[in-house]
Amino acid sequence: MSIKPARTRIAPSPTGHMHLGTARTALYDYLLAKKTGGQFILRIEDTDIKRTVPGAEQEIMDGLRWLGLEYDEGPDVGGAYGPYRQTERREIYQHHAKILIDNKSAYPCFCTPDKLEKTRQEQMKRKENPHYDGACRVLTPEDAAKRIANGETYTVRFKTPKEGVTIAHDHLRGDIATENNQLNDYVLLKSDGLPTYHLAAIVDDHEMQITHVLRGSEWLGTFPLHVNIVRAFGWEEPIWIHLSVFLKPSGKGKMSKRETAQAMKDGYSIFIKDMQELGFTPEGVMNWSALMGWGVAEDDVMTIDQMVERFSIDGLTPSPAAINFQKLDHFNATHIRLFTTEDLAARLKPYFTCEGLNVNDNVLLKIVPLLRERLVTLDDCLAFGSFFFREDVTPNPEDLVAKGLDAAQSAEIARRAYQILAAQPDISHERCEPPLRAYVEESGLNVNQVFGILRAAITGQKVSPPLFESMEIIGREKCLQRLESAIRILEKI
RNA sequence: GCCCCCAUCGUCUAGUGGCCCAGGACGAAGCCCUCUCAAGGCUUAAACCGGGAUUCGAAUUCCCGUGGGGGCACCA
Repeated sequence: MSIKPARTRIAPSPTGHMHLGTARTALYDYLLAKKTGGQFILRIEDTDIKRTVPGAEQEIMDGLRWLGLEYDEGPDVGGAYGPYRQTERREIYQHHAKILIDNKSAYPCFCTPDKLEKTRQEQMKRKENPHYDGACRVLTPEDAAKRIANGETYTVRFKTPKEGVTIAHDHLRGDIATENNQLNDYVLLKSDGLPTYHLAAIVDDHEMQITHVLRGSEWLGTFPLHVNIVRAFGWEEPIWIHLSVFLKPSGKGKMSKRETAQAMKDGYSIFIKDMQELGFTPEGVMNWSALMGWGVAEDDVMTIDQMVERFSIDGLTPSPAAINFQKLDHFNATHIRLFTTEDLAARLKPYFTCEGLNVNDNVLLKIVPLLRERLVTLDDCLAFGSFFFREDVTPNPEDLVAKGLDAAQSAEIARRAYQILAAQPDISHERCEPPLRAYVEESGLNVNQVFGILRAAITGQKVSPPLFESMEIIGREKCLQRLESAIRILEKI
């Protein structure tokens, strides 16, 4: 069976931090494009100059690349359908606005924002739905032309049919019927000459030959308008897919400032840049967000390539999904365990070096297998494994005292352990573990007491990777040194 | 207020009229393994929003409620 290659696009506005919703939509766009052998495109929707924030566009591009969603066409990579930044496409929109005016689907409007606001207030007072009153809709083309020639500023509005019903088809939701009297004469072209989303997106999707429009369900309200615009141009419609929104963890409402701050406090975020810094992996983030809105029966741990393999727009779900950060942890940890040793080592190294630690690559390669199944986020490697790269450690004195024993008894155990270890020809775990276990046996102590002292002494931590494997990597000299200083600490208690 | 969308375990979901006394995953609980912490293995609890209708038969189709979400800008 041959599938038609799909052209999809992610079209974010550079108005803030790139968030999870954008990432998920981009993922589905990417999956569809790759699945069908088509193209995935980045288009920057920067027509609201006032809200554009510097750096946001770069963050989007960085974010997509970090996630592994390389786009085939975009502002910084070019393509046959550019430019890919809407502010660079002004003339295209003006030209198309003119086409709609000429074919009577749109008209110039000279109403001022003040006047608009006033009529809105009055309508609300009368408990009517706020809507444009149509004052300029009835202007003759000649009048309008004259006023334009006089230099009056104007917008261009879409001439929505007064009666009848607009039926728009969404691939997930079926036909959506809306009474035209519910629809406004929306502004297409603003008085600054730039288009609104409504015009820009429709024109660009057509010009860029987008076959599938995936976007958030917040666009459902103006969906009929968009369909009407496409039809006014006489163009073929793309397949429309309105994705569900993400809800806050409680499931009651969207993520607000409050929840975002709370998430950050718990070590989570809905911003891609933050997630990267918090030690989440692209694999984990993508797998996690893919499954909020895409139903997969079983074997839900997937790489992006595996997702491409299995993806279908028919599997997308229309219902809203509550964000569950625990599940992000799970996917992140699971993917970390799937990485090769070399790969994980390379990803972990920056965390150690950022701490100012001197990373020996051989040591790193050896500790990765010990760390791997203990990491939920990449930065967890610091808590578990930084002692491998330190000259010495400073154990908490109370951690050196074994449960049920006092300092003197613990010191005695440490001294015995020292003798046993010092007597070994090497410090391999095969060599060291048996005699120490024998000592535990004969002393009547339990392993937790003896190994606990050693763990604290040698790793400086209460919790660590397996003790004997760790000692082997640290090396005989350092281990004995650390044990010795632990003994001194114990003797001072 | 008006319009639109959605509705299966706490959460993400499978399910497209009989295979479902509803399957998987996260989380939870218990057990096993165990030098700490994990990982792993096994087990358990946990859902078809309510009411009508269609049908021999409904989680699955249709209506009506209810609940939740989104939208009603010269923002996207």
